[in-house]
Amino acid sequence: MAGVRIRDVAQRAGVSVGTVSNVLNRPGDVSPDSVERVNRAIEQLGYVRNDAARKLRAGVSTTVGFVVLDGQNPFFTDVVRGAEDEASSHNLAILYGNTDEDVARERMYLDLFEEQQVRGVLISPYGDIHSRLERLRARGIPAVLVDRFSGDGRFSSVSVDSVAGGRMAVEHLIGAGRRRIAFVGGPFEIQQVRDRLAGARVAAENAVSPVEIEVVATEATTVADGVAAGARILARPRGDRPDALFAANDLVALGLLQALVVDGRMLVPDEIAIIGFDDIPFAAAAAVPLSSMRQPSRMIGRTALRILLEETADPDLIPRQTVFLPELVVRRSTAAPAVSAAAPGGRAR
Amino acid sequence: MAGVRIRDVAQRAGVSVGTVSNVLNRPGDVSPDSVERVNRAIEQLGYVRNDAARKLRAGVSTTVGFVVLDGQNPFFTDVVRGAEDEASSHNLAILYGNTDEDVARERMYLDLFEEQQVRGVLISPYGDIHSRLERLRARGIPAVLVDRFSGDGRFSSVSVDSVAGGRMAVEHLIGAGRRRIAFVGGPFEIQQVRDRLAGARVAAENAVSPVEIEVVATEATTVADGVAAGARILARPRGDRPDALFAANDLVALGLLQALVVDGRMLVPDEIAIIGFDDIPFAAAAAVPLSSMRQPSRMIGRTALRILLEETADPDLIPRQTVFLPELVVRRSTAAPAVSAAAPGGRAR
DNA sequence: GACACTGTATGGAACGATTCACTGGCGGTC
DNA sequence: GACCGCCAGTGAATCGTTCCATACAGTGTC
Repeated sequence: MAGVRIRDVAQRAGVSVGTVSNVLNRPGDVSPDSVERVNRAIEQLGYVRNDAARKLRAGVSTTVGFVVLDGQNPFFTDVVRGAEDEASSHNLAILYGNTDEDVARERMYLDLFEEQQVRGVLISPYGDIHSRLERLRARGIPAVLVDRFSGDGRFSSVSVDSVAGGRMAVEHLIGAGRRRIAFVGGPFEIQQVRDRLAGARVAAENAVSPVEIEVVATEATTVADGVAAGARILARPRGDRPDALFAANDLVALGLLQALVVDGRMLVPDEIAIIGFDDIPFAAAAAVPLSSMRQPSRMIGRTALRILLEETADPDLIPRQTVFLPELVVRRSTAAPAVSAAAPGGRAR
Repeated sequence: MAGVRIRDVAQRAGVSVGTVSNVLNRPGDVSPDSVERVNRAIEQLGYVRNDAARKLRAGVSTTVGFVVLDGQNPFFTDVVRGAEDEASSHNLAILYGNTDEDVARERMYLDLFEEQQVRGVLISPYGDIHSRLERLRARGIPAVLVDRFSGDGRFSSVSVDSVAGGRMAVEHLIGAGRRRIAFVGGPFEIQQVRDRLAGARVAAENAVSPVEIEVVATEATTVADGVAAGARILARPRGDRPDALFAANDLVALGLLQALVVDGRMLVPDEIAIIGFDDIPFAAAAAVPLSSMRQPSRMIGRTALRILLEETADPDLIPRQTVFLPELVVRRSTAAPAVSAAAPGGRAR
């Protein structure tokens, strides 16, 4: 069907198969004259390397697997973009899998990637996959956790300090005069969700005046979950509502924003402040521009891939945890209640 | 390093290598007894197929390439999600590439996918890649164009009727009393952009009262482009501004929305209406909920992959064009100017 | 009992690139 | 002039699977 093989190139260039392979892989070891002839033959015949044969014999793979928790979340598409940038500069392709917080899908993709013998795996984990990853590592496929701190240090990871982020977010809310704060998010199996809540609690405990932290649990962290949670909050008698919401991520925050409208009147920020997490591009464009904790998403992807490649180069490298700090971005959704409306609001710090 | 091969499984199960292969690929042809023994051996040894060897010998690949124009756009992430769903039900993995409207990247990914000998390629094309795709086809790798009608019928395609969509959008604007309409988008090398504008013109020509269509060109179709275009429109004297904007997609529309605020007062929808295209999840959550033309994005991905698989099964299939119709979703951003503010607005038709 | 046929299982040749031990040629050195 | 070392290039073995031709046992038929 296809059919230009290295043998055809060799014949055309008047050299041996081995020489063509050398031109492809170690051009320095071949005389300039031969390189030239071989390259011309490749050009003329339209030869393309067969990666399967290459992988089989040489054992090196040109793909990296990336298993993503929520492919719809702009935060993750940004992370993937960063990884992709780094990958393409090394001539690697990305095998992509979106688990959508489904343990079975997660396992399926890891199986698939193992069959493919990818060079390594980047993963924002959902279920408990440590043993699965250990097995991959035993077979020479390293893994780097993305957007998740590896508590036991068994794997390298690239993440953002969610505890610090949660603390900063709630400190900001407190600074803006809020006292009854609800954390909206879930499920609590996800570490970031737990961490952001933990950070929020730290901020509340450190506050000079008493601050209340309530938890409004959601099933997942999508816009729809936010809308539902918002409706539940709205259903309560007015005096019983929190005066600020800290959403586990921007999707939930945007959902909350949508829900918090009574008789055509937007409760945010006057009655209720909202702050999200991730600072996705849409946060700034929301009904009420959304305050958020910005994560260096592209950088996370780039860094993760870079570490992965280092580990493929030297499998005995000690796993290391890379942690970025999030950055508070203040917009109108957390304006102090007294202040009228307007005030466009830029970035803080 | 790794090292459990089919041979080891065979030995352990007390059968030949060929039989193990048969269990793996045609279990029906093997006695239940052997199947059982082989499966147990596979389990015990933790054997995983080597896809490289498989691909080399059998020539069949378990990956499909997907080249996406704009991986950040939620519309495309939805399309990818649809393709992924369909792929995973066939035990295929997706090799993912985001071109970001860069011809060089597009070419790079096609090269990479050819080396990988993917089963087929899904692509939302940017540059002129017909000859490149023809070559892939000649090598047994079919391609299906996604979100792009194949005008000359050389390839199968799955797309949405953008001309009809453009027409419907502008008819809606006209119906809402708008007369001076600006189309905001670009670049015009992208077919959808051209088509949506063409549809807009058709609607204007068919209108009973005279309707003006102006073009505000943008470099690309991101939120930032929308913001910039909005600023330019705002810079004009008030009487010289259009009374409605039809954005090439929702990202641009959201950008416009952000820009169209004067002294803290939102001009949309009273002075200027906005309608977008794609109905991404964030359109509903925007500052002013955005009217848009909904595309069945997931379905597009699913369908494209399905067609691709049909073509791999029978390469002589005649290319076919699948076209979906977009659906008008009316929200507040296109409310009639007379009507005060509020009115949440549901879906139309 | 010869023969055909069916259902299983086998063993080895292929797939195409890489790699490595080796050859041949050439120049330099003693 | 014998020898060594070096460089460029060669060609066969190899990676792990699939698949095909073949073997063999068992059953049914005449």
